Amino acid sequence: MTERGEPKDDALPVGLRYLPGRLDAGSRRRLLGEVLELVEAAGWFRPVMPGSGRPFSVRMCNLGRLGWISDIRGYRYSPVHPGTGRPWPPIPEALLRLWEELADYPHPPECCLVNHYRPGARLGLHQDRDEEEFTAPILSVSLGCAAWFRFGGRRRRDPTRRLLLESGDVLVMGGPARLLYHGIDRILPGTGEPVPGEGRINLTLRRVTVPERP
DNA sequence: TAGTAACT
DNA sequence: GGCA
Repeated sequence: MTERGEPKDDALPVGLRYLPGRLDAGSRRRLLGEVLELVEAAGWFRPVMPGSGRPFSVRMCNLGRLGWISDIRGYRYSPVHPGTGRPWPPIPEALLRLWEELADYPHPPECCLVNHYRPGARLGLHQDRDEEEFTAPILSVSLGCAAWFRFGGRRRRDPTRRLLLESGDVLVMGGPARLLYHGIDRILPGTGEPVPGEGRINLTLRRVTVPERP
């Protein structure tokens, strides 16, 4: 799929690895089923903007020891679900294996942020900068509807481009690409595997803390 | 400024 | 009306 002025084969920024079709249909279906079962049991939450309290259009949940949350007080990582106070479910083995294969980082991820985009949902341009460890990459898995992923540089004013992320695509942001501004413009309803409740599921694996020296 | 809205 |  090529779009005028934005051919997919343009050179990507160093450290940004785009792996289209990394997950086959069976892997996509199993992973989606496993993640949704865990998340439905734990419950979705709706983050709000710090200060203003304006809600996000994206619903979220987390898997792993730490989960990313946003409320009126700010962005942070929490070991428990903000709605229930319970620990997050574990990260599925298939995702831990994917991290081992692709992250080029000698410690496991601590967080899998699960984002659910229904038609009309989007996520503005931002940096992932609430972690303590920046030498580990961000690894993102797309499932369900395709979406336009927008990315720029390390400064907000840097020019941006967009990439179509489809179900089964994996994106790794590491090294100099770890702090790139990025976001989701919109999803394309009706594409990809059906997701219960419609839309797109994105899984983001992150290392949050700096590992202790052995 | 991980938000929305108005405008062209 | 959708989209950039």
